[in-house]
Amino acid sequence: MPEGIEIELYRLAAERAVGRTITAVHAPDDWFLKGGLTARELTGALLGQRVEGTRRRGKLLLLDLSNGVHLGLRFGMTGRLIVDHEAAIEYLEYSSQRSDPAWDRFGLTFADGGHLLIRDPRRLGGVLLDPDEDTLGVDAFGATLADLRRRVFVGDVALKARLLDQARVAGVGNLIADEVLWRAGIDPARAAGSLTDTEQRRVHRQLRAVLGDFLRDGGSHTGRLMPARVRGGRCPKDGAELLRRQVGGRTTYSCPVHQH
DNA sequence: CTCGACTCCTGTTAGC
DNA sequence: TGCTAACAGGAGTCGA
Repeated sequence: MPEGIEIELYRLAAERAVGRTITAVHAPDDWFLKGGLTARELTGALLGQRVEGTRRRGKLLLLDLSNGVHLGLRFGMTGRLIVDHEAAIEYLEYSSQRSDPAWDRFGLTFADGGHLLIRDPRRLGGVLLDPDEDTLGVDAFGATLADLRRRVFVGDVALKARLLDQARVAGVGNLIADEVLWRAGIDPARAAGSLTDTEQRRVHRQLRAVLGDFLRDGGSHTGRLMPARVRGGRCPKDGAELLRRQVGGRTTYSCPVHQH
């Protein structure tokens, strides 16, 4: 599903919108407009504006417009970004592999006839006007060990819940979290503040490694743990049957043998 | 402020 | 074959 990795790939695709002028806004689904936003208000803010640049913070994609408006796009777990009829990512874990125009929840048309649109079967994404970006923590791609020590490795809450907390570190989703802790050999249910210095370094190093690998390989579904994330799946490292449970409210797979 | 529980969304899939 | 219920997880809300 779209985690920080996928949103970064979406951002790269959205770069093609930079310099183009919005001539039509497609907002057929009020549910998809967040923060009390109406289709009329949104259209008024976007029409005639040029896209000046793209940014990403965690799982939030931002289009900066010529009138100073920041358009925020969220993709939930099933949202795709399509630019000029080309999907930024073809395969999306947990989403439908079909692509139905009926799932178009939001779209922009540019003066040259091109389009940018969100196709989201489950409607878990959304569109925001000038979102408060400060509710998101430091972006996972740039998070230093010091950042993690200050924001993640604290308290009695399960470490995985901390990693998924977007206000602390933004961009880590369920698959990234499981992969990082599996590689680092840390039990996801461990209290976030209980890690030794060495363990903290391992988690930070593996977070950077996982983000790099996933970006290179094209998505958060490309992890080494991923094929084993099924009931009865076995650890690719040592063959032990993986533990399946809820941690931080999310389905969590971990190895009872090498994750402590 | 913190934190767990709950809720929302709907296509897919497992099971009867 | 056709139906139902469970499942997936990002994000917001609520109450202790």
